[in-house]
Amino acid sequence: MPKNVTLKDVARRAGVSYQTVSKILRNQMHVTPEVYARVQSAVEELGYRPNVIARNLRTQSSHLIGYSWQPARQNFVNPILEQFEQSIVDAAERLGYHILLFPQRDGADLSSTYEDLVHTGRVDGFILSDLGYNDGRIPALQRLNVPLVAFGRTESDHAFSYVDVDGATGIRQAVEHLIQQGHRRIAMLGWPEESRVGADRLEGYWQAMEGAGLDVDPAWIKRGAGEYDYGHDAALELLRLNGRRRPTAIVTVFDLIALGAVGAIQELGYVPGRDVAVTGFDDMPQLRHFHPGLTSLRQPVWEVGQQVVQFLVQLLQGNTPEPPYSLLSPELVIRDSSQGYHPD
Amino acid sequence: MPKNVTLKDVARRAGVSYQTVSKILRNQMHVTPEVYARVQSAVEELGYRPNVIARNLRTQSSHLIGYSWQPARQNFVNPILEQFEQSIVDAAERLGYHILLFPQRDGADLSSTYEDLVHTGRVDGFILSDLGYNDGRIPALQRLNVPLVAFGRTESDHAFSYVDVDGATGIRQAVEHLIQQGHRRIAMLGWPEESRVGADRLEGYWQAMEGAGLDVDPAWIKRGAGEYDYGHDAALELLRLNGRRRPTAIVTVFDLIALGAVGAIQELGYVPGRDVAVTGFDDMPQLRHFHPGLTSLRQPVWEVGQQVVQFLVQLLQGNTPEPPYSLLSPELVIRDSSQGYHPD
DNA sequence: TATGGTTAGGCGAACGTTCGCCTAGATTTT
DNA sequence: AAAATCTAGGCGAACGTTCGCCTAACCATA
Repeated sequence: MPKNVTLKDVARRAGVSYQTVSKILRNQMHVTPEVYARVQSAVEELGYRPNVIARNLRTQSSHLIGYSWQPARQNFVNPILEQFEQSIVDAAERLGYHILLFPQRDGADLSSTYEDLVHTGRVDGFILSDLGYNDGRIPALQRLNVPLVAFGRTESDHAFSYVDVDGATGIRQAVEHLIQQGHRRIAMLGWPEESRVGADRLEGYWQAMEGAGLDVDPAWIKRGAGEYDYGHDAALELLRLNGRRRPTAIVTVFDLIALGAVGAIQELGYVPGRDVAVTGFDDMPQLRHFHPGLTSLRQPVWEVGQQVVQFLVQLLQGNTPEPPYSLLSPELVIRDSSQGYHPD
Repeated sequence: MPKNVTLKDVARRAGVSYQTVSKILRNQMHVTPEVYARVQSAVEELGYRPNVIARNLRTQSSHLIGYSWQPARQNFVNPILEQFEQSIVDAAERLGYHILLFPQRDGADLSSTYEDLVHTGRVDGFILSDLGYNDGRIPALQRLNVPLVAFGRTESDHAFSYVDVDGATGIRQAVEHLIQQGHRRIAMLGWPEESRVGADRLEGYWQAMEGAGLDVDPAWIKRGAGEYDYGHDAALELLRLNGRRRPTAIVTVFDLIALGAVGAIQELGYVPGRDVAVTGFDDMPQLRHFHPGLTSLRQPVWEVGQQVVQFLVQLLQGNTPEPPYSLLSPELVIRDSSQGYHPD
């Protein structure tokens, strides 16, 4: 293996001291054009690359960002993990950082693992995603005084920097779209009371309904945990309401819940979209193979990743971004499940 | 922020030289029990953690492994990325390494990006997955003399260390299972000629059919590219064969192809499993919500990750694993799509 | 001419380890 | 009793940077 080229090698060939080379390469020093050219060509000819480990030792930073996510449960695929990872890697590289993988293991002692990573100088800061209810990672990291930025918010009152998708705006878009399609009786399948994401999205439903001056029958609002089965069962109940209480459209907080609702609609002999409209949330890529196409809200995952990294790098450089958080709007993707409404 | 505790701090408190502390902590030196205890308690009391950057500078290694994967196409989710990442992180941490994320971007100049990562001392070696046809990453890294281990093989004759799933064995299991269910006319939806994974899997089909002494009608073997649509159209052709040429079971090389076949079967008014059996490959987690349950071959992703890391760490330590590759068998997961056959 | 400011570049030190050789005393061997 | 061996631990050097201060030469000003 060819011995690594160092600053000293470059300096010797260019006829200056190696510290001078260092400064020239980092634009920290004015030199005569002639010396500048000598150094540049020495760099080229020798193929010099700064050794990042030495640089990091000197500057006391690793230029590494830890990415910690909560692994998906069994039988479930995180639809956006890959794109999010690509986005943060992309943004980080542009700013001179790299991403270190660090899945959160169940049962691992939070403080001690993070403490290890930070105190050994492995990483400079953390990106967290998939925050759980009162996620323990936040206080653990804050106690260690480690810069962090999260994708998502949490219920607790710990103040931290985050980027999140505005669920209220998303659901509002969906409901407004349904109203425009002619729907008036619109139901909502939400998440349990204690979920702040759920509360957020429900808020959007109210905004849209009130904004359009539509009455809301309390029976139209369901809250529950689960995926396909919850959506299926809740939709069955809704569709069995009599006469003018029966909703003609169902807004849901998650694609798989919407899928359950579509299943229920079909079981009862209705046609999704034409008879009862359904919308989901997340626009899971793997659902695009299925019929009918599901109207859904696509999260701007790439954009979230970019902003998360920008926030974190600012924190690492000692600046506090102002404001320290960002809310992005999801994009409504309209497909068959919410189109072609024909009131009978 | 509390100044980091260094070897010197520990040494001062324990009353020995800092180099001695270093050696004691790495079990490189015999000392009297008394000194040993003094050092240990000094470490405890001060909360000393070795600074990995300094260590890496001295030992000229980063203890970082780059993981490069080929991002999934639009509208598609890599079903095993997350689990694979978890596995390699787990294995790496146990061996004192961490994983640096490094998605392969289309159009990026291969050599120069990798060269950068290696020459700057960022990473010690690479794990590659999702090898493409004659994947350019392999020669690029080999030219730079960088240790690498791949998840998967490739067509080329570059010799490198890999861990792969034995597709032939997998398909053989599937075909044998179908034979046991009473099927005799079994078709195979494969991949195009030039795919080595496809050739491998087709081989397993032949093995099983010949092993059972069954004749194979050439019309039963299809090769094509694509997912749902390919499976759907090919299955339609198969099911339109007359009389005793019509297969009663269809083996496929990919879950989504199998899904297309199931769709075709249902369109023609048959019941999957009872009338025509179908098997997939990959056991994609996201398909577990759908009916009928798809019989498929599950890749031992966790085990692959563990072995890949073990191979790479051996290479990094200068040992060549013997043999330098490993083939693991997938596990047949039997569900409704291949059960309940009733010949009419 | 002396004074002061600017400019180009040199140089010592430090970041926190690990490595290899050295030494003083204790113990064993001849 | 002298020589050889062992043992516990010390110590200088190096890994490849960056940082801050220093200096010599040049130029302009009073």
